[in-house]
Amino acid sequence: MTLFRLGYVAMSVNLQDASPSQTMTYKKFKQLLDQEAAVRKLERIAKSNIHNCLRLLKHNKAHEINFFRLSSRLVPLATHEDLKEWDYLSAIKDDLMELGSFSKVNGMRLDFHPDHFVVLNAPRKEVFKTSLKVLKYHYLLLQYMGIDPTHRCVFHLGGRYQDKEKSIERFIDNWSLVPQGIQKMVMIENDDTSYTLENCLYVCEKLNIPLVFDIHHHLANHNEESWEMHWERVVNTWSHSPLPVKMHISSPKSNDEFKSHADFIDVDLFLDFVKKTNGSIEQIDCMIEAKKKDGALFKLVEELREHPNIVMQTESSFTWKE
DNA sequence: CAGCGTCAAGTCACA
DNA sequence: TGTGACTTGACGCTG
Repeated sequence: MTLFRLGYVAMSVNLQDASPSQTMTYKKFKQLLDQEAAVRKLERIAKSNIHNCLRLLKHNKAHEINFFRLSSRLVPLATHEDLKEWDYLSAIKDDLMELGSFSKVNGMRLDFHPDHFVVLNAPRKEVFKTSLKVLKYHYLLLQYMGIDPTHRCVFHLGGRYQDKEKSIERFIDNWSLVPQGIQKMVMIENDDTSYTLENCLYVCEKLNIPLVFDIHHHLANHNEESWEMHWERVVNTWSHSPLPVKMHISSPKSNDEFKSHADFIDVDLFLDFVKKTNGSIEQIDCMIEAKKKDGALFKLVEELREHPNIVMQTESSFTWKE
């Protein structure tokens, strides 16, 4: 029997004024005459973002939600070239530790998903270097939160550059240039335009990286293959991980905008996944990527409760009984 | 207070 | 060749 645990992404539609990704653009930053004061302002924003994350975790605790993706935009301009000298970690280390401690005390799984600027298979050295910088930023945040960075950061294989095979091999070549600590931190997710589940499995198995299965991306980009035939391989990429298997669930907005995320989750699609994977491993953490965030999670739970085969274990986790 | 243009970064699709 | 979409939007000016 498998325990399915639900999580959501970055922000809440229920908790007001709790943005974890307030920001200041570089342009705005440069416009401020007193650069010293501008840096202090960045630090105030970062502290507010982290504080709002803590509020989100408390909100999650109240609803027995123990799985959550942190915003990658906690510290605005943290990886900007012009702010290399800025020691942002000193300014926010207490806040990070408080956040990390709260998550640990309450047994919460936290992770990151940096956005599309992380491209490890880029032919351009500059792009690769920027990607490493962004990954290092995530690594340091985890470290300062007191969280073991192992398998906490998910991203995609990268671009196609007109030649998928070559670009996959470039990822593997570039991998040896990635510091070991960061290598251990990452997971790879199949994407909706370039790299299918099978492509990602090839790389994950070769480099010993856990694969995060995204069922919505798979439906958009699968090369006539079913995910079911690959599921055991997916599970195996997690055999050396301290964390449970993780997957992403979202639903198409519409047929015309298939790749866009809908507000809520299609319960039937999810139940199909649950039924088929039940028993394959002890636990699967399912990250809900829907526009309505925790609102979508709550709605999904409501619908799951109606189902005769679903047994709720907490407010956000359940098992399937035959 | 709503609406909308703008904002660090990369790649791809589509005009 | 240029623009929008991708997505974790958010800010700040305008009417």
